[in-house]
Amino acid sequence: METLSPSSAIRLPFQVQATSDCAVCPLTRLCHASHDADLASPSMPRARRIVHQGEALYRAGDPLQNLYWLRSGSVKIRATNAAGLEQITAFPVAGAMLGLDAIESGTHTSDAIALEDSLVCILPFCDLMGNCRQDFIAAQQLNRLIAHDINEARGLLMALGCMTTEERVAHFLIGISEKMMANGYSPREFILKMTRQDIANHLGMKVETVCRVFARMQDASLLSVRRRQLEIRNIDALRKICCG
Amino acid sequence: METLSPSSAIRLPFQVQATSDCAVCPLTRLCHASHDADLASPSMPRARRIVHQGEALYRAGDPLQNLYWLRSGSVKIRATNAAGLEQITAFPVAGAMLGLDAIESGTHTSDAIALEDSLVCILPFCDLMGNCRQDFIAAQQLNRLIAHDINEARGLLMALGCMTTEERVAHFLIGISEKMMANGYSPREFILKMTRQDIANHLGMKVETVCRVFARMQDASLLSVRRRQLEIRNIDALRKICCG
DNA sequence: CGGGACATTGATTAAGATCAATTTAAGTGG
DNA sequence: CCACTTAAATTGATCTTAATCAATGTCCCG
Repeated sequence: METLSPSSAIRLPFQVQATSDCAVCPLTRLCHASHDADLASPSMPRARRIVHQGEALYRAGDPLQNLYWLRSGSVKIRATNAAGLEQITAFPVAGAMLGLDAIESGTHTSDAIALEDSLVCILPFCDLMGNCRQDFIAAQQLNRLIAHDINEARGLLMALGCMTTEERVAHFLIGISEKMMANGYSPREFILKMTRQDIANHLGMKVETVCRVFARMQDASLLSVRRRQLEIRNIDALRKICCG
Repeated sequence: METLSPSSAIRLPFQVQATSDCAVCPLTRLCHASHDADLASPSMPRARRIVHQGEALYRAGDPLQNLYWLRSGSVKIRATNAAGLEQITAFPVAGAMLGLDAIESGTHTSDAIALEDSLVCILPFCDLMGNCRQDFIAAQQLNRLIAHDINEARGLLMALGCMTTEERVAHFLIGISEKMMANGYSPREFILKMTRQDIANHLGMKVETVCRVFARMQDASLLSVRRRQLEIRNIDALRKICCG
């Protein structure tokens, strides 16, 4: 189990530095009641919640009550369609905003399930909208956060539509590596918090294929993988695989 | 070439009726300067633009100047990644809002190319933000429009990640059929405005495979396809293929 | 220390890609 | 208007990739 202390180098998707301190948090306009005259000394810090491994932060069909800002840990976002097909659309880590897909209809359209004990800031949606009403900067920030998810989804779309399994795995690992780096962890060595099955589903392939691609990459000295422990040995080669 | 007269049954993604008349257009809060005292008699109607077949409405890398509300015709949205891979992420038709992916960074991240001569309402982004600043309802509407695109992308993600080629094609045709219906056209008979190559790219398969799946479906009396002209003969069977 | 979920590896099959050859239709310029 | 050109679509034969089926190994946790 991980410690729950937020990293000191969490980033917003759009590259604004964050910290664990509400007073200097870049989401403060969204998060805190902005009708306070003085934004520099905001009202009560928001509630947080620990989500234990395997627990759902929200589920498809739940009404939109809160958005969640993921402060530490990691999560899988799983969309289910009418036919019961499941697709893991993302593996957010610290710094990600969760629940934005519910804004269209007011109902969550996916499950968010903790891959490890994780910590989120709870942003009650009505408060947040209240802030956006008062504070145009906050409203713009929210717009950008939502639009960010469009581009995330499109990135994966590109992988599933155009790449071989090997390229997809490389792309996936580069993505994790960059998120680790953005959070101040080693981009070369990390623990995969998700199962092979989760990776396979996310990348539109089968468990066995994920294993085999890992094995081949290990043989080629691109990486060293043992169970969930992964070390990237040749990140340039990995990049080359997924980016031409 | 198609006529450019907007359909009388255009819908917003989130199911609000639209018409060709600005005075009763459901986007009027977003579109027209809302600092007018009286919303019922808005200021000048917005400029429109005809985009000819093959022309780009915007291209990846263009700065975000305008959003566009597609009034008639159809478009392909093509995302290109660093490696030069191309993925057609959507085929919007009348009623769709175009350009929302640019909101994250202020730069378009995809090309929007007309599949036929098409008509758009031009929504200058700064005016639109101005309206959102003044009019909270407009701001919420914009949020929902952006969030809509997330869910669209996830739908395709599900198809590419979990479905066979046959299921993907069925899913694709059902989607077109529903959009045709929403716009007041026949859901059973329509003209495919895009090439087989475009369909193939969109669905993560090859041209030949698209042809073969069409041929098989025709043999099974699910549809009748000749070049771009398509008739769905058994929509229930098609639905069953893509939805379990 | 034993049970169960997760991961790995091998053998075989099948879906879809690739390669190759026509066919069809839509423009275009004389 | 018609011959010519070219892009798009179709069909067949073969090959490759990844799925499937099956067995075994490994680790985590009670």
